[in-house]
Amino acid sequence: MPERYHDEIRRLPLFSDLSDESFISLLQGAYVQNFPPQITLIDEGDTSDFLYILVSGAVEMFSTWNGRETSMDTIRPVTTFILAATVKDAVYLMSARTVEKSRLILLPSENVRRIFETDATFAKCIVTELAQGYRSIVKTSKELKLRTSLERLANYLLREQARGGGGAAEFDLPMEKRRLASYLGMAPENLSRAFKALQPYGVEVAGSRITINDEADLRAFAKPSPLIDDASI
Amino acid sequence: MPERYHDEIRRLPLFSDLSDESFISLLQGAYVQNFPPQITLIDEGDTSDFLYILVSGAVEMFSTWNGRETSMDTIRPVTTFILAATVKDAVYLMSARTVEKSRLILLPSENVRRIFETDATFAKCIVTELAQGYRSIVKTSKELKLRTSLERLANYLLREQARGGGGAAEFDLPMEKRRLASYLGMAPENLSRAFKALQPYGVEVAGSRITINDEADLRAFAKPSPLIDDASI
DNA sequence: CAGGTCACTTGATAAATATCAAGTATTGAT
DNA sequence: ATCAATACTTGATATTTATCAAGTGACCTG
Repeated sequence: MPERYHDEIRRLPLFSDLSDESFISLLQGAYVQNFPPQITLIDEGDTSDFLYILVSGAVEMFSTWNGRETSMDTIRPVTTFILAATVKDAVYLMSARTVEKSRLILLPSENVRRIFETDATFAKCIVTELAQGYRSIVKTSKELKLRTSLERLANYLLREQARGGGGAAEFDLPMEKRRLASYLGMAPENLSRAFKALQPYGVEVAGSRITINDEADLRAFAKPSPLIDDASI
Repeated sequence: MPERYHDEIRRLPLFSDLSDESFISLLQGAYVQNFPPQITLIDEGDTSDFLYILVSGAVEMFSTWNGRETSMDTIRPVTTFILAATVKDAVYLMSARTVEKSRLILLPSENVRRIFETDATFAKCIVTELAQGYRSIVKTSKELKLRTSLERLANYLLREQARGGGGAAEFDLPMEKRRLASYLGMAPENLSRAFKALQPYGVEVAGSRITINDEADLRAFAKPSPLIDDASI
């Protein structure tokens, strides 16, 4: 693997505290690969051969059952994914595909498990990463069970606005609407109607451009809660 | 804390590999407490002061938002809960209450974090536990998004049947129906109707007693998948 | 820039699910 | 055992959400 990637992934919280020795050992046999959009990287049910690191582009995690499909998450760089399957040496529970041209690093799962066994620092970083991931999906589950689709959309928009920093009134949706609909657990048609239904609360939609004209009004409807909507806790 | 509990919790995968020294240190300041039913142990949003171990009884994890409540999980002995909040030193994302007379061990979160920092073995056990918990809730999320409430009930019944071992045709629901309804993400009235709707597939209900007359028939409807329904992967 | 593909929207309808308002069982306490 | 409280069930209705069927609009691609 070219050295120029070392720094970039070294900065990830998962690897930053690692000894140089462990880090080098972890990268043995790792390689960088570029993918066009819409390429399936992982099929759920397959055994975990690699830990993936997204360096650029975007990757969708999704799952299927009985002919239905749902979007579970969209990964943005620079992030590792499917860590839990890797450390457990278990099959993947989610599939993954690129949504745009993407560059990934593939770390042999074996390496991850070996360093995990021998390097206490790495084990600690993995704990932090897994605990974060666990809490993140707990919030998602709470949202699915406690909110209607309209409420989920309203809160999603507020989160996206906050993520842009500052709280600018305008921002672009980071994904296609049909994928957003699936992520929020609704049919694409209903996402269209849900956007309409948020107009009275000051939400304007023009293509992928969202304008929140009256944040206070939208918040009054959405009733965001840190225990569901705050990514940092 | 009385010594007689040591063996019992020592057997938990989370603690079994721990050195005696670490184990003793972990238990400093821990105490055993008995609770009657319907006592709130944890309010979501509170800071994580203890790691809980359920020794006997049953505990419901639940969450609320905007006046609504949903049951997230029911903990059975002997199990630890809210590990993620403890190791991250973060607020609890779920509330907890006893559903019957229960005995719990409360381990100061501080201890957990201290031993986690100093004992590599413990860190590794925490990784396993968290990875398991993460994968478990991923399955739950998939089920919520991919299945209708009737399908969720059918698969739940098959899982419960399998959990009893052997695959006996009869078993008792391990919780009240209203709580089961909330856990499965449906109104109690709809759970009643869903049971009725499963009659054609050989499901008989008498109080909390469930009889599955034709497992093959029910499976043909439920279409269970290991990637959602198998707790062991 | 023309044409085709595909995402998105809109309207109509159907299905799933929740709510409300009775009832009927079951449970627990005295 | 009796009574009250509470869980559960059932029916009627309302709401939410999905599906189907046209459209319209955006974005490639040649």
